[in-house]
Amino acid sequence: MTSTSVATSSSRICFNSVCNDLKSERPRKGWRLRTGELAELCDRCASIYDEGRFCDTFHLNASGWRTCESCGKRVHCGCIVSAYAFALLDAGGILCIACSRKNAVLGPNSSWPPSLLFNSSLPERFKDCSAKGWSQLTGSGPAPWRQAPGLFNSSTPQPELHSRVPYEVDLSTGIDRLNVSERLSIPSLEKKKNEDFPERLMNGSLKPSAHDIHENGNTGINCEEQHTSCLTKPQDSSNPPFGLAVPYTSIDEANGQMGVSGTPLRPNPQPSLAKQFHSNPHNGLDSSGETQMRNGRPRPDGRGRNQLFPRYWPRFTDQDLQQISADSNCIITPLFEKMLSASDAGRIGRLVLPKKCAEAYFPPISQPEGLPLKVQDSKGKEWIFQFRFWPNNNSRMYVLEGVTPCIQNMQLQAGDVGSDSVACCLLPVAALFILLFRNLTFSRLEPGGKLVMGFRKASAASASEQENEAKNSNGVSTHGDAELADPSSWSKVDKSGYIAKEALGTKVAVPRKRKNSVLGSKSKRLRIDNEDMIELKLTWEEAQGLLRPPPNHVANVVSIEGFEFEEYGDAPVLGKPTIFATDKSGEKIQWAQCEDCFKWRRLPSDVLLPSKWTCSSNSWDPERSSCSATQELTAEELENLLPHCNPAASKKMKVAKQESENVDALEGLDTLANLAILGEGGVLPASSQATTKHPRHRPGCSCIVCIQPPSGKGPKHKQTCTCNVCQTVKRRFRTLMLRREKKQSQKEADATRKKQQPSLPDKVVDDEPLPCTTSAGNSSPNQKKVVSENLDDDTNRLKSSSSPFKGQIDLNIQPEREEELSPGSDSGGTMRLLQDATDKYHRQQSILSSSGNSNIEVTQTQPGSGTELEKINSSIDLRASHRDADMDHPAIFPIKTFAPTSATG
DNA sequence: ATACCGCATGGAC
DNA sequence: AGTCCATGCGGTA
Repeated sequence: MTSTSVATSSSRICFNSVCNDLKSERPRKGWRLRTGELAELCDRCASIYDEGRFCDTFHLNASGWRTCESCGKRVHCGCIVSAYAFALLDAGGILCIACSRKNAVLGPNSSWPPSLLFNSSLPERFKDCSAKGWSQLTGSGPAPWRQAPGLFNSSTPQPELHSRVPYEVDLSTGIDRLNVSERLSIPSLEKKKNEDFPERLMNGSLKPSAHDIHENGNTGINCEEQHTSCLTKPQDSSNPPFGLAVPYTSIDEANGQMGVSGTPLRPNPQPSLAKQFHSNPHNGLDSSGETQMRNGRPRPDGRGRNQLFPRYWPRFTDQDLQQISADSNCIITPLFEKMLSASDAGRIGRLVLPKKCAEAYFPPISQPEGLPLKVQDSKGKEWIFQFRFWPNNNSRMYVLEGVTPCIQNMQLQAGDVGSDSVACCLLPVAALFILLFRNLTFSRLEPGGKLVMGFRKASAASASEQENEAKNSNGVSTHGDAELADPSSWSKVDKSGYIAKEALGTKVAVPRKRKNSVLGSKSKRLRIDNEDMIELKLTWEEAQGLLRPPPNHVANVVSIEGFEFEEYGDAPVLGKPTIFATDKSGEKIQWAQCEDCFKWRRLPSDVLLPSKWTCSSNSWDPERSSCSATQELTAEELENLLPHCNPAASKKMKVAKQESENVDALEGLDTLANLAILGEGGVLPASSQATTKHPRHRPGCSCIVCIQPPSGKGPKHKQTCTCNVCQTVKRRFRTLMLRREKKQSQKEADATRKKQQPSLPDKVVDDEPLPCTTSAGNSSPNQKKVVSENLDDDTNRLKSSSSPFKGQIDLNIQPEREEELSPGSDSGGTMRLLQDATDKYHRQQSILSSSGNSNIEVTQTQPGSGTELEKINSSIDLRASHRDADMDHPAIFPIKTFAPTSATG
C-alpha cells in the first residue's frame, strides 16, 4: 500500500495497488492518503478494509509485522493502512491499539512522522468494529468507544468529508465535547448489550462521572471485544439497525463546535480524554489547541471544519446533552444539527438532510429508496423515517421522509413553549416560524448507536454565527435582529414580554438553562433602538417594542452575549404602541393614537404612555387634548408613517383602517405579500432567514409551505379565510408592501439620479429626491386613470419625480431594478404576479379609499401639511413598485401602462 | 381536486 | 465552476 500516485478520483482502478479491479460508480473509501483524500477502493478491497483484514490480506508477506506486547496479537506496522493500528512503547515494542487504549497509557505514536500521522487512517481494528456496525445495517451492534489516538492529531489537515466514511469512528468526539462532569459512561462492554437504554434514557438514573469516563472511555475497548460485540449482539429491534459512525474527521470541528452557543457559560472543562492525547506535542495540538477546541471554536485555520458546514455543527449545550442523557448511562454523541427550513417544517413531510451529514452519520444507502431509519426523539418516542436520496445533479439529495408526525409532535412542543411567552397569543402565525427557528438535532446514543433527534432552539449566538457564516448578502444584521429573529428567546420571555427568571421552557425538549443563568435574575428587556424597532417583524419583537421601564425607574444596561439589555428590578410596563418619528426640525417625536377617537397626537419622544391612552391625557398639547380636536397628522402622512412605525402600533392603526375591508379585494394578497418579500430580498434583516438558504419564507409568506400549518393537516387557507394566520398575513402584507415599495422607490430614485446625472441638463437635478408634494407628474396628459384617481396621482407623482426620462429611455430595460424587484431568476413571472397582485392590492386600496371608511388614503399630499413628516415622507411613494411593474411589463398590464411623463417629455 | 412522489431548478456558497 | 440544498413543479395515484 504505498501507491500514492494514483489519482483516487480520476482512476477507475481500485487504489489498492495489488488489486486491479475497477471501482464501482461510487467507490468506497479506504485509508487517508497524504493528499488528504481517502483511497478509493473497489468493493472487495473496501470490504476487506472495512473488516480490518486489509493488512492480513494484502500485506501478509510484507515486512513490518510485529506482536503486541500485551496480547500477543500480530499487528502490521509497516504501511499507511496500519499506521494507527498500534502504539509504540517507550521501552520498545508495540501495543495493538486496543491494548494501548485499554491500558490508557499511550497517546499516538509520537515518533510517527507528522505526515504519517495525518495521512493515515484508522486502525483496522477500529474500522473493523465500526464497519461491523455499518455493515450490520439491520443488526445494530453496539457502537462502542472507538477512538484512535491519532484522531486527536487535529493539527493535521483534514480534507473534505468524504462521501462515506463509515468506519472512521470517533465516539469520543462526542464525549469529548461534554464536560467531563457531565459525561456519561459506558459502564462496561457487557453493558453495551443492554437493550433497555431507551427506557433508561428517559427514566434511568445512571449518572456518569469523570472517573467513569476515564475508566471506561479512556481505557478504551478491546477491539476484539468490540468486534465480538458487534458480531454477536443480537439484533435489537428497538434500536436503529445500524451502528452509526462519526467520522474521525469531525474531531476537530466536533470539539470545536461543541458549546459554541454556550461559550460564555460553559464551565471550564476538566481535563478530558482528548487532552491526554492532545498533550502530546507531537500531535501538533498543544494546550492552546486544546483551548481552541474547548472554547467552542474551531481552529482558526479551519482544519477540520470543511467536512461539515458550520451551520450543521452540533451546538448542543451541556444542558441539552444532560437533559437527553441525564437518566441513561449512554453516551450521547452530537452528530449534527440543522435549522429547519420551511420545507422541512412544512407539510410535505420531507426533511432535507445535509448531504455530508447524511453520508457521514446515517447508514449508507445505495438505492434511492433508501431504508427505514428509526429515530428516537428526546422524549423517548420512536419514529421511523425513510432515509433515502434523490439523484440530483450527479449527486444525491438526502431526505428523511415521513417526518410529518414527528414534526407535528415537535410543533406542539413549540407551542408549549410559546404558551410561556408573549408569543403565545401570536402562535398561529408564529407556529411555523417557531419551527423554522428551531434546530433539529441529531445525536447518537452509545451504546447502541441509536439515533436521537431533538429540537434545539436556535440561540442568538448560533443564529448570529449562522448568519455570519452565511455572510448574508444583504449584510443587514443587527444584534437586535439576530436576537429578535430568534424565537428561541421567546421562552425567555414571560407573559409580559420580559425575560423572566423562570421562564425558560421546562416543556422544551431540551431546556437551556444556560441562557437563563446568563441573563441573571432580574427582568430584562432587550434594548432596541427605535430605528430597529420599526424594522421589527416578529411578534416577540413587537412585544419588545411595547415594553417600557417601570415608572421612575432607570434601567441598568447590561450586556449579555453581545446584546444590551435593560435590567429592571420591578415589573416592566406595557406601553402604548406609538410611532416614533423625527419632525422637520430634527426633533424626535412620537405619534400616539387615542383610544377613543383614534386620532393621532404628537408627543415628545420620551413619553411613555400607558396602554390605554386618550386625547384627554394629552398634556403635552393642550390644544389637542380633546377628541374633538382635529388630527395634526394628515392621513397620508400617517400612511407614510406606516412602514416606519412600530408594527404593533401600525397593526392597530391598520385594523382601524381596515375594519370594513372587503376581503375579496385581498385576492392575490398572499401572492403579493410573498412577492413583496421576494422583492425585499436583500433588504430584510438576515436574521429573518431561518437558514442561510432560506431567503423566501418570512412572516407573511404565503407559499404553500408557509400558509399551511407546520407539517399540518387540515384545510388550506383560502383567500377568504379569516383565521388568525390569514388575518395576520394580511395585516403584515401592507407593511411589507409599503416598506418594500418605499425602499424600491428610493433605490430607483437613486439609480435614476445616477443615470441621469452625467447627461442631464440642470433641470433634471431638480427632480431628484422630491418630496411627496412633488406634483410634476400630475399634469401628465397621457396618464391613464385605471384604478382610481388616487392611485394615478400617487403613481404619476412618483414616476415623474424619479424617472423623468421615461419618454426617452427604454424603461423595460432596467436590469438593476429587475434585479431588485426579483432576486429570483424568474423575474418575468414574478413580476407578472407582482403586478397582478399589486393591481389587486391597489384596487383594494381604492375601494377602501372611496368607501369613505378612512381618510387615510389621501391621494395627494397637500403642500405644507404635515411638514414634520416631510422628512419621513421624502420622495417615497407607496406606488413605486406598482409603477415599476408597469414599466417593466407594460404589455402585460396595458391597463396600467404609463405614457412618458411630461417631466422630461 | 388533492396528495404524493420524484426530479429539476436555481440561488447561495 | 462545482456543489449543496431549498423548494418549485410536473406527473401520477
